[in-house]
Amino acid sequence: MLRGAAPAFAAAASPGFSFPMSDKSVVTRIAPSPTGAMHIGTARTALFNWLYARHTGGKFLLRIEDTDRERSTEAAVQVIFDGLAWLGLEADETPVFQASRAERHTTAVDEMLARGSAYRDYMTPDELEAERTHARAEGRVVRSSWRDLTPNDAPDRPFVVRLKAPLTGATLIDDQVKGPVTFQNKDLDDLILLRTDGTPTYNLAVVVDDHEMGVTHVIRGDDHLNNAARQTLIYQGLGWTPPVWAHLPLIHGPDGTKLSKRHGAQAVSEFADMGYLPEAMRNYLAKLGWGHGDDEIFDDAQAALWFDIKDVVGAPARLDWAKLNHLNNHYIRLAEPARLAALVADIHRSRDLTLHDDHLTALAHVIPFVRDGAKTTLELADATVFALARRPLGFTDKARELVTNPETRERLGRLRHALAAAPAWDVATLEGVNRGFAEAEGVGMGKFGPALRAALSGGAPAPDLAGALVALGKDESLGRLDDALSLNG
RNA sequence: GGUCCCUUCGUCUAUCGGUUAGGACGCCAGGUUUUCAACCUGGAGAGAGCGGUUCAACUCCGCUAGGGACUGCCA
Repeated sequence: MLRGAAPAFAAAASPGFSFPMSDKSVVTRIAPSPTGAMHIGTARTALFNWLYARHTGGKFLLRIEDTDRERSTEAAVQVIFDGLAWLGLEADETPVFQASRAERHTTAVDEMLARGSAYRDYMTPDELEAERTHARAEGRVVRSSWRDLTPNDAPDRPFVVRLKAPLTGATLIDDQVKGPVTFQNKDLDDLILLRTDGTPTYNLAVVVDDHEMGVTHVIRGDDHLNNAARQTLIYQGLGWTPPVWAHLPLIHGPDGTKLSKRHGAQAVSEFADMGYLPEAMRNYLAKLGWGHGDDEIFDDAQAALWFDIKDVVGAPARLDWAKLNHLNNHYIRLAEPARLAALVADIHRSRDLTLHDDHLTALAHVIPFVRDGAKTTLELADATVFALARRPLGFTDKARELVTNPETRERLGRLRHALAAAPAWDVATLEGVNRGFAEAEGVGMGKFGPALRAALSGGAPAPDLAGALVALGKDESLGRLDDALSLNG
């Protein structure tokens, strides 16, 4: 669905097209750090950035924040790429790796030093610790005594470079989600820009990179709302204009606490493994914290058309598995059978089932008859198992009991002839045959339906009778019936 | 401790000073029925508390309570 819609967006975003509502083309970004799994919250942030870019005809960029060399891994970078690709949220330009820009970060600090908006701080770790204790006791923020000293006073020892933040006044964050938020500058500390070893810190790197990547709208988790004020001060220290801010509330677990492992899943890859379709995830995630009136189910094009940051809800949302399942079921029913067959085949293989060509054919046949009840592709796979089995089928005790009951067995024998004589092998015809048979026998379908299903599936879950018969095909169906008829009670 | 954010049915949300507070998922009941699911019909179900402002408050303001984030030479 995304793939189909993408070209239209690409056209809208082409050069020369300017969205009537903005004087400057919108640039958004997702900036995850590659330190492990890709959190579902990151995925939603990416979605909102992507939607807003599509909505405005702007660009959506990706920056890998790999400045923490200790924790960043190449594998985790790949996880991010894979996660975004699976979700269909690929960036409009090649990704930027923050670590590769360290040099630019330090020159930015040099500029700040020259402008007097940053200073070298020679406090030792011990002194810092002591100051932190004092500051906390006095209910104020950490201040270094070095901020007002001249370079001549510099001792010969390691230093960090700090932002020389204003001591008075206030900083206003006109947040697009939270509304105007005011911070008193006295409450904002002089954050470290460059560490003792000369490497840039997160807040500095973010500001420099966002500015130079041309990011106009910073849409991110609201755990960064406080940082927005500090970062605004860095923008000012650099003589730059801050972007438009939008801070999204976090996604919580069903119990309202921070989403974690014990809630079932938190990584994008886990949702994929659990059998959720990416378009279902997009629809669900979009509805988590944003909405468009009473619209519940919509495709990417509609979402992009409707999406506006201003409509994002300010409160955290809880993950609701039941609703996700409902949406996933909806999209499974909409999906191309061939695509579902491929997904289901992968699932069977991952469960160590060897699939032959005739199996794949069988899958393609059966999926249309079992998809309606499937909430995930895992369930879909379960529902196809009966069709993949080889004759003679293994029977569960209950199924064996059903088909070997003397009275039922005789009736099944007569039904076998009725089916063999069916003029065609499609749902409507076979439903008619079954109904006619019930009438001829003077019984309800309950008298032989369960037994027929047992004969066809051996006791595994199977769809409604006509569907199962059509999915299996005439030869296989009759063959399975014959097998069951010759079963010893 | 300090700063900041959040608070409508169980859950996601609509409402943007005047509504019988709407929808969706879930739940309950009934229907359909050869299992499960799906499907159809109906139902129960909400403004955290307390004070203001106003002719009128879910909506604006304040306080309280509860939840959360930040307060790192992590990002």
